[in-house]
Amino acid sequence: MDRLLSERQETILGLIIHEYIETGEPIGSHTLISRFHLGVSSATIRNEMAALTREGLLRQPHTSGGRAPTEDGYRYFVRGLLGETELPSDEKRLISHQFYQARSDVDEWIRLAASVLAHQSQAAALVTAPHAARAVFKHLELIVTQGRQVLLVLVLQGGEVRQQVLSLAEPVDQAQLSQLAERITAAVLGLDAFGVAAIGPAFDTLGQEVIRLVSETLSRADAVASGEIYRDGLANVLDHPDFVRPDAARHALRLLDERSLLEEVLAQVLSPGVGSVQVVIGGEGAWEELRDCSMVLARYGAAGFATGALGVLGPTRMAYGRTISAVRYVSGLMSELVVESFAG
Amino acid sequence: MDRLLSERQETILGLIIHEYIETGEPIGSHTLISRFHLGVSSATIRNEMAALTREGLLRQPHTSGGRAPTEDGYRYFVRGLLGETELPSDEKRLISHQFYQARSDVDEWIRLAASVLAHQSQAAALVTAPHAARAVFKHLELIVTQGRQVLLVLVLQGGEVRQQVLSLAEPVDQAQLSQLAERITAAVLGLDAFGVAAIGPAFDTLGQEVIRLVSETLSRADAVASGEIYRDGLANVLDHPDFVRPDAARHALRLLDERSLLEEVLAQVLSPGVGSVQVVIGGEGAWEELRDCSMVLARYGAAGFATGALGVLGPTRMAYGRTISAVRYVSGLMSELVVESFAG
DNA sequence: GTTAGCACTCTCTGACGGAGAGTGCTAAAC
DNA sequence: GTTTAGCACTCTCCGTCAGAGAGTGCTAAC
Repeated sequence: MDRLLSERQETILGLIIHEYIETGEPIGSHTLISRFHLGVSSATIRNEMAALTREGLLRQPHTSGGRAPTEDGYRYFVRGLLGETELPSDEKRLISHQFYQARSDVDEWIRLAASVLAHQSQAAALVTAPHAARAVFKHLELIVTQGRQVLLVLVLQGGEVRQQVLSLAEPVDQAQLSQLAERITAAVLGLDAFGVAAIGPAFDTLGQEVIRLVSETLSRADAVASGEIYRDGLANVLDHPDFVRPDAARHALRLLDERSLLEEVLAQVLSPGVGSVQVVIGGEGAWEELRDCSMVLARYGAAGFATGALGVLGPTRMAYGRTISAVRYVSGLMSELVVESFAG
Repeated sequence: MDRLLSERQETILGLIIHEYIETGEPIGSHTLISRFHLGVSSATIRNEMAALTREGLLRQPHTSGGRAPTEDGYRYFVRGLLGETELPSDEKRLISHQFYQARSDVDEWIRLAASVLAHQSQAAALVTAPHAARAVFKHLELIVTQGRQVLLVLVLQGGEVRQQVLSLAEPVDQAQLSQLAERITAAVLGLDAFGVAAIGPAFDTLGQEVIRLVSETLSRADAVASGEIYRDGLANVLDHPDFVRPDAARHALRLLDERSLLEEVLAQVLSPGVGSVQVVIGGEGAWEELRDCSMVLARYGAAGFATGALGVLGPTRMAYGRTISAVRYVSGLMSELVVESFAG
């Protein structure tokens, strides 16, 4: 498909998409020449439009009423955009300053990233916390709460934290538990889920129970988006005129609402690794729920150490240039923060 | 206002609200007598309706077209409902079983609570993590990441965890830091933000820096809803016919989206303490963003130890009976879990 | 290859009118 | 005094219809 288009056709496709993204209304040949000096007549434009429609890049919602881009049209357009766009440098400065101020609180980065993305793209943003590809034990804390209930706080290498509650067969006092936690910490420091499990037999019943739970927790922490997914700008979705149709908005929100769906999309789209921005337009045939929506996603962090995902969900008719730049820039900043803070 | 209504007027108000919640359409006098055997004629009903309208409990959207409840009408109705409703016992069993299965993972409870509430009420649910009224130090972990970056993991009494990043003036090695963390932990165990700050002078420059940060973090953890706010069922909001009007839905989502707003509402509404369910109908004049919306809220946990908030946000035209029961029941279950796990 | 002209198609909007639902009021009945 | 039947009136909703506006494809000339 790549070089079927003449330069003029590309120009026309670009202008139509540009106008359509702005106005939301199909563009006719007259409108186009009245808004841009193309040096040709409307009839010529009509011929080219007919060709683009044959190629499947434009569609005609009604016999009259102009052309709008198809999903393939957007894809063609976006491919030419991926490498080139950048945020204005004053905005970059502002954002980078905000991140600088938030640098000391881990949760705060993530919230900030979501907030900045939502604001820049005027769409819904989502960010997962960075986490290691392989969860490795760092420290264990056992806290007696009530009688036989014990709270288990597990710190992973890199600083991620998991909590579990353990019900014991009989009451144990705090001193005894603290000692056990220390012994386990010393024994399994630096091990992963398998390593921890293997150590079990060296301990008594209680110790084995705790170790089993720790190992389970570690292996669960290996999942792609095991932590919380931060979201922001959900209301932006409704502000967009394309989402006045309630079921379109519903699709979008349903996607943002259902963890499992989100995890699936993130896992699949972000295999390429840190750095590149991915654009998913209209579900790409794979996700019914993404119909009418596009996502601009990136993986951030330090490959091999800790990575997370971040991105934007908006209508297919989205300001891709701006959004792609924002996602790329924020993902870059987040990567720096991760490298500074975790990848030691 | 309390006893201005005759018994018959209360019956009529109740029936109108009941029908209106079901159908979403204003109810006329004929409709009412055709659906219920009231033993009086439509003209009588009309007279009573006119009286209820004068009292401000009903309104007439158009000169023709029947009556709908006003916000005051809902309030009158809900007040008579607050104490009495209960979830069917088979549903209770089901829910309680789900909580039993999730009892070992703290985050899981909260997600489950949000999910159950969203499902039961067919509206948006929100749940904050339980946390102590006063944050008390339990354990400190210092993790070197890259050169001069240090990740500080703070475990509070009760098991809450906070993370901070600290930038040092010069590199320090892990062994040295671990030792410092141990010394600090021993020195400030069981103290609150003030207590920790007072210990500072006993340490060297690095120690003082860490202690300052710990104290700051502790005092920040004292805030009402300092942790993450879990949400679920956002898409339910759009499914409700009352929210087809995009700006109504926007109000609701905006509220769910903006932490600060949510925190304000939660803080103000939930001062009564654990146990009682609060219903906020249509903003009560105080919150513009809550217009068209109602919230059913409760505080859960063990007063004095750890508490959290949970509730539902939906349209004013909401199935209050069911929602109130669901919120009360889930809040009760959550309280039990908190007592078991934290209040030791 | 490009352009002017033309007949055709489709959507959008506002006007119109009838059906349906509900009201308030009045006068009579209980 | 309360309740009821009857009636005139009001307002929304819905389908129909016609005109305006925008855009298209096609043909023939440049």
